[in-house]
Amino acid sequence: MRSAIKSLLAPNPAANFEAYVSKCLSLLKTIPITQGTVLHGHLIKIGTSSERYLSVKLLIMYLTCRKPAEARQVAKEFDPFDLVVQNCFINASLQSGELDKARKLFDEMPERNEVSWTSLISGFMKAGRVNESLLYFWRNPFQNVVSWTAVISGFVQNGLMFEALSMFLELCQSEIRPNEVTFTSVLKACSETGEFRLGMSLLGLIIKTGNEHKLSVSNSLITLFLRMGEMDSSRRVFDSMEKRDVVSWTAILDMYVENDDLIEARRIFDGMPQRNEVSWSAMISRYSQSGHPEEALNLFHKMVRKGKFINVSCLSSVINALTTVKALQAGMNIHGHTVKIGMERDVYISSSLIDLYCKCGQTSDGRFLFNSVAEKNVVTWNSMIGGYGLNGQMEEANSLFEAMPSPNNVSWSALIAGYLDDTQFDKVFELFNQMLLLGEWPNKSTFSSLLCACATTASLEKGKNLHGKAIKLGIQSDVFVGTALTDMYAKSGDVEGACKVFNRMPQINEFTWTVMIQGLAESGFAIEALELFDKMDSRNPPNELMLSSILFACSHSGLVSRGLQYFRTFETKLNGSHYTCLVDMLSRAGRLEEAEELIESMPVEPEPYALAALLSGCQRHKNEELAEKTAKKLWRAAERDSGGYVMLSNLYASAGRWKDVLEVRKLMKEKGLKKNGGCSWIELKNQVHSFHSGDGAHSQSIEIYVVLDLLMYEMLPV
DNA sequence: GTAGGGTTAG
Repeated sequence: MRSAIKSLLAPNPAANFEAYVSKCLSLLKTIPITQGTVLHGHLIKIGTSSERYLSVKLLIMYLTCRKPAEARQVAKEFDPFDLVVQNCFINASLQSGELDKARKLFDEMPERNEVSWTSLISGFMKAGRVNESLLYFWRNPFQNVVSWTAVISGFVQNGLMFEALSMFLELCQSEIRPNEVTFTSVLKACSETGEFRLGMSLLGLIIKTGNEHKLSVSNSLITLFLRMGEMDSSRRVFDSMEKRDVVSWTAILDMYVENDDLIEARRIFDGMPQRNEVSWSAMISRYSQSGHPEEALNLFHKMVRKGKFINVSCLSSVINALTTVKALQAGMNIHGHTVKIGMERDVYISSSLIDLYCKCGQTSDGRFLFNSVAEKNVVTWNSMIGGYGLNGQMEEANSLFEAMPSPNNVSWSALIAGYLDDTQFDKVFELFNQMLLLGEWPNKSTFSSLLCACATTASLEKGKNLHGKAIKLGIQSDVFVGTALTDMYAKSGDVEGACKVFNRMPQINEFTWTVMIQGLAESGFAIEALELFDKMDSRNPPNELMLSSILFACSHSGLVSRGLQYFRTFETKLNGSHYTCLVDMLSRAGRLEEAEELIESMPVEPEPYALAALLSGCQRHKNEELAEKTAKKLWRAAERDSGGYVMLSNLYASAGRWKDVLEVRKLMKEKGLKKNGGCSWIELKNQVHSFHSGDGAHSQSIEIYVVLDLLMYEMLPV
């Protein structure tokens, strides 16, 4: 870039004046303002600046870089009513979001050409003011492909796919012929709405009008086929292209990402003949979204080292990757950088930063940034609401939600997920009902939260109801929803229902396996759980929960040798609770010495539960000597881990040693330890009423006790 | 006037 400028700053323009001017023109679009000013000075010196095209370009440059004084200086050289210049000013106002100023300029023009009209139409569309844009469109005396395309693409940009498509149909009925730009927009509308059949019939029209080999059309077709799942067709379009640009390469890169083949995607990326910042951001974001934050960060470092231009997309992906690895300090450095380059208030950047702070537990820092963002969008709000939810600050989350101008289903889901995390299940159901009443559509996330609430509260009826709703919405076969459904049925005691859902799922992941194995194991279907575990794809290495489940299954069904076999296979992966399961298994089987040995030799600190399991084994198999020894250990463990006291107290209670129970309780009270209170609940008229032991009584507890007394009275024998 | 990349909820 620098050398290009230098060559233009030679004392005399090149012999070929035309070529010199066109070089200046192409460069003026891309060079930074400082160098543009230098070039401008030089052009004045050598007397070339009054060349009309150059002046227009210089004007545009100053306008887009918000240098109004310089822009006016250049504009002076023109006739004040020059249409091109006036259009430039309108465009500049539109770009900087001053729509009303643009409209005023437009209204004051003595005459207008098609560019003036189209600028206004597309400017209002870009700003999301669709209706005003349409007003200009219908009044436009110069209706042509460009203005039609401006409206169609405007609809697409505003997510109004149906309107875009019907506008296109109307265009086809007029005598105006769509061109490649029109097709590109409509193809995008088809890809985004899943209107694949329409896309295919468009293909016929595209071929008939001879647009199939246009670069932008081919690029859109690659994406359309990709969304249709027609990878081969995507590849065929790409292979048959005469010319490919960065967009084509980046689009085909996505094909491999979609196939979950990041290795091949990376190979394409490395072999791309040309890469721009979009290709880099694409690869970085893909790594970040597919759960490979380290790779994303590596690539980012490489990009920085290469001195590539870092744009907003790239930064937001990087912040997202840093959030995944909880790298708060590095994220703060990036934050500092964005402040320096003035991008801090960009919605993408600020939303990701808010998310970063919240996910690292710094909600107040997140809130500080949130407050400083002037133009928040729905994502900014949702990040903050979700952030409060993650940190259990439900009051803040709720008040922010209430203050929100127009919550969408993500906002609702975020709030619901927060209450779920905070185990306020009645709030979860209440919000869901409110959401439905307000006509907001629940989505996959909403369903997974709701189903999780059902699973935890064992609300089978509610869960079945949700299952029906999910089928109606056509999302029952989604992995997340299916997994949540399986879990709900299993945890509500309907193992058969869980199996039915599980067997019908078109694709399953690690979590699906986990909930199904766990469901079987905890419902007493030990053999089935183990069978399923053995059947599992070896590409899914067992996670901690699965191992817990199978050890639990072995322990509760007396499958000791099988349990020990698993123990030996996965010994390196076991944690404290797995060892507790094993100790429990051996103790139940009466193999007390082995259990004790295991406690002595385990590589992790034994949980109090492990000692308690051994102790209860001793009681069952009448080994008082070992019991006494273990009880002493449990007392010592209790000093470190309050859970031990609870175990002790329960054990004494089950042995009827009430004096010892009191002793332990007293000790707990002295140390300020509190046992988690019990809780029970019932469902009435779609509302969950929960009852807690100790404090936190039900709001209608007085009435409830009155009715209870009456019932007791009725039940008294006459 | 157009195509490829970005932020939030599970």
